[in-house]
Amino acid sequence: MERDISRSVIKRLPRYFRYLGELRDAGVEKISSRDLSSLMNVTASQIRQDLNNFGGFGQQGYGYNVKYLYDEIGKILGLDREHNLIIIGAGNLGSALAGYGNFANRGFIVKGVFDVSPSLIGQYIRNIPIMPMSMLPEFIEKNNIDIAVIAIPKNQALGAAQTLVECGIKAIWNFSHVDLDVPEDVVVESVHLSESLMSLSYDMRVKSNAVKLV
Amino acid sequence: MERDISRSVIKRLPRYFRYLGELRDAGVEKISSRDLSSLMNVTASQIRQDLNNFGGFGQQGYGYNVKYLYDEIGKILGLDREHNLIIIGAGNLGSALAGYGNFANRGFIVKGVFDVSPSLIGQYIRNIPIMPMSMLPEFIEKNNIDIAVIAIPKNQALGAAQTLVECGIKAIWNFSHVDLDVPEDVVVESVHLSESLMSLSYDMRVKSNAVKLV
DNA sequence: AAAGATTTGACAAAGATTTGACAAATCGCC
DNA sequence: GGCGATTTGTCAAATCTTTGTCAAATCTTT
Repeated sequence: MERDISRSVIKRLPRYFRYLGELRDAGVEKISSRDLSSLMNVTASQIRQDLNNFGGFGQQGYGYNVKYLYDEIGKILGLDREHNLIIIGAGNLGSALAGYGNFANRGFIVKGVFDVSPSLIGQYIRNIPIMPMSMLPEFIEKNNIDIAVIAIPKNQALGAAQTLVECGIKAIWNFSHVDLDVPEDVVVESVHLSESLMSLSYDMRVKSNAVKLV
Repeated sequence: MERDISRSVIKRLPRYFRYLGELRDAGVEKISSRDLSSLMNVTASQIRQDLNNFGGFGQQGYGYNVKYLYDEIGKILGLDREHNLIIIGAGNLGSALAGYGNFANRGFIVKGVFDVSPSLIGQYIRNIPIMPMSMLPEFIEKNNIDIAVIAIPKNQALGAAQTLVECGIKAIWNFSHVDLDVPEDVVVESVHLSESLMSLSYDMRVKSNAVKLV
């Protein structure tokens, strides 16, 4: 299908998707790149250029049909099907992600949580069972698991990733503070919370210095 | 201080910081841009260029002193001082962030959690009290709060951000699914988890299509 | 103390991304 | 049904980012 689409474009798609969803829910039928651009604070040119990477979704003189464009971007993002997830780690973050209902709205369904701690095994988070790591291979197989979420400390994360790959997992959502090294056919998306917080800290420092200089 | 440093550079700093911290902990004294580049999978040129935005930290023929560079990047990131945080929202995510010990290691200290739900108010998460929103202004003032974390649903997030700004908060770490609109002197760093998951979903789709084509 | 090896910082070239401009298509009013 | 207004898709220019190269500085070995 599409080739050579830059990372910057892909990272912008979910945001278009979000705005279009809101417009759709508000009953808006069509929107021009110009109006969308002023809503989203980007250039109209960028919107048109981004969308044209995937085909011409608009109509001259009319603009874009909101519902249609929303659905098309959904398809591009692979949201036209369900994804079954498991979460590795029933700590603070793992439990929060397991209990977070909103993912299900988008078709991301948490099927199970795994942990090494004997005291947690057997418990449930919102009907989702916490299981021992030994059950991982069988559970992945039987439940058609697509995505594994890594929510464990970094010293265990590399080993867990290795195990997951051996179980045939092709997509990992990584919350641990390491860069995972996986085979070519496995995709990893990392959320490095502390790095995000550090960049906020950077901005604070720069801004407060700037103020002092005035 | 520094001027016109590109966002891409700043977003890479925390990763340098992480690798340098690990090297330091492993007792490594010096490192060349070449060795660091092969460790991190980036070009040596990029490392040198990035660092030189902030000054010359290295020495020809020697490389970079790990401990020194680590400390300097820490200062650039504003990690040479403590930050006091509050968390708005004691739901799944808010509780997880409040209970997550690792932030404290880097000097980010959670002082309080706020929620609207009467049943949560008065409870504690790891010694951190959950308080009603009405206490927000006073608490921020008395506890020298720098950073507010928004971990509430999007329909409440805009209002909360407004309140926080009125209380004098200058930095917001936003986990809600909206783009906050704040005054110029307030910095916002957003973590859009669902957008991250969507980009993973995109990658999965593209990769599995690619496989089919082979 | 000299010679060769190493490695930075700086610069320029190459590459990527974003923006602006405009012809061609369509819309919707008259 | 024609005509001006609108708006896309595309191309080229402008801007930004990354990479490759090299002189100059320092290190290390002999």
